[in-house]
Amino acid sequence: MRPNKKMNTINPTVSVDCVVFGFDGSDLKVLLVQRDLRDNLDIDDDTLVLPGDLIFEDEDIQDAASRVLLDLTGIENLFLEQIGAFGSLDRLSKDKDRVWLHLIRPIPESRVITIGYFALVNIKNYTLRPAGFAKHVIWKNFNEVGELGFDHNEILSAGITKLRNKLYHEPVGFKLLPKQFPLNHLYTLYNTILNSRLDRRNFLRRILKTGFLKETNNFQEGVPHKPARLYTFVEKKFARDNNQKFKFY
Amino acid sequence: MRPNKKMNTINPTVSVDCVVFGFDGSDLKVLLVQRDLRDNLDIDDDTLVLPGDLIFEDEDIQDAASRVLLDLTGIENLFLEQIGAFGSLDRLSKDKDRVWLHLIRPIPESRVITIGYFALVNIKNYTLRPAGFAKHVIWKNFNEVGELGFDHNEILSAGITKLRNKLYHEPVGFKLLPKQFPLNHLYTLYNTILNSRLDRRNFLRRILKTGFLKETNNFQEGVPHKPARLYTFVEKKFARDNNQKFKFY
DNA sequence: CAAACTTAGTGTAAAATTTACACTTTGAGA
DNA sequence: TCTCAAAGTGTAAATTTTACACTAAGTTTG
Repeated sequence: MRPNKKMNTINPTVSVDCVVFGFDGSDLKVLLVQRDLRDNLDIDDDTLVLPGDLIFEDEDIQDAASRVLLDLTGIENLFLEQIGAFGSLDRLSKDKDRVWLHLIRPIPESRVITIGYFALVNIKNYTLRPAGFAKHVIWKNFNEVGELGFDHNEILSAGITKLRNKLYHEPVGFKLLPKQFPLNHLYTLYNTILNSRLDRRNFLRRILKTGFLKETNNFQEGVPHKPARLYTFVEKKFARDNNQKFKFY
Repeated sequence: MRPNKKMNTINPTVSVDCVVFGFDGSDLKVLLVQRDLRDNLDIDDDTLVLPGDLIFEDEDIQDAASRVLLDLTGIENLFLEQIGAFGSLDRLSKDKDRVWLHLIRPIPESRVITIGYFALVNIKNYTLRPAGFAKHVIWKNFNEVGELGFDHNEILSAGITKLRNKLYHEPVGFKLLPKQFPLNHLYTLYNTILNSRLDRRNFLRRILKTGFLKETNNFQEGVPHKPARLYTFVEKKFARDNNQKFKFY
């Protein structure tokens, strides 16, 4: 055991920032928080940023990412993977960002290295809950994300690249959908994320051939057309074949 | 510009560690340093670790990795990519590691997050030069690496995974070879790194089809058999086709 | 200088995968 | 019962991948 550890002391030099993707059936969404000090300080700053925070001295970095997301969404045990470390010297040096840091950080001029994390959630499972200075937590269309605070556009960009690569090799699309879903939702999801228009029949054949999908006896309800059969993802089968390479589109 | 920055002050909470791969014609090698305080302090510790160091407050993390490798090998401008951040709470807590840290670190019990970097070099281009407490800098056969200090086996393991993935998608094998090389050296390199025995003719056909290789009019010298034609890697062509997907084996 | 040795260098046919492509079925809603 | 919208389904051609073995050329040895 490490002696002298400082329980719950903030580490002012390392933070985490999370790129959380969701899918609403037609658009890819990113979880963002809007900085807002107007109520407290009449500071006019509505910059959007990725959810993130400094870590505690005695906190695993991935746990820190989990904590941030738990606060904002109530999600526990979500799918979370590291993107990488971002440590440019100028990453906190935009004027608006520095004003913000001076208002909320104990050591506002500290050089901070941030570790980016990547999460996929089923958007309908969670209710966003503003926490701390994050007055507004929103799902923003990925395509409509403008300039974010700090170096968060760079982190987001690394996140979307990771998502696209994973989609090819691993069965991760399912994490963005409900437990049971019609195949066309999966198809739309792939096309949306990849900016593509895959051949529908070939896609369905391939995705079924992977063996990770099991048909259920349930069908869509409330749709004004023929209801599609719902499928589920077979988690166990993936664990077993984990080291093989599959193609998902 | 950030005011109040502390030039050349060490940041005691963030370090870099480098996984440097080389290839000697038949084996994959990793650059390791041997801790040795026997001359100074009669401490018996010959543990091998990855080359690494704490970063400076005002130093970009990748620059820190470059600096460490420049010190050890004299290499500048080498191919360097981030592996990721490693931040387990117990990563510095092995007994021997703690003794070592107490002897060389200003704040030995500090919680340190390390950023892993990945490099590929042509082993013959450089002469290893011991620096600081790294009395012995060695190329170790990857297959013969035992238990390293700290969490360095974990970092190395992430490094080899990255190497194997890159080998598939990007023309990186060349970075481990001299400017001009016979195709069979490339073939051996792939087989060694991937622990495979690829079909030789199919491999050669494929690697040539990528268009990244150009034949020269030079041939091997001093070999006791028919000398093979030497090839070079066409760097420009890769830059141009960078966003396409290629298969390299 | 001839024979033996070692690696270089080369092609093809069968199998598997990928691609392109369009119509019928089904249930809901009017 | 008619219309609408998406569901569901097959095949043939093209391409890619795979499996497989002998001859050529230069070096060394006797």
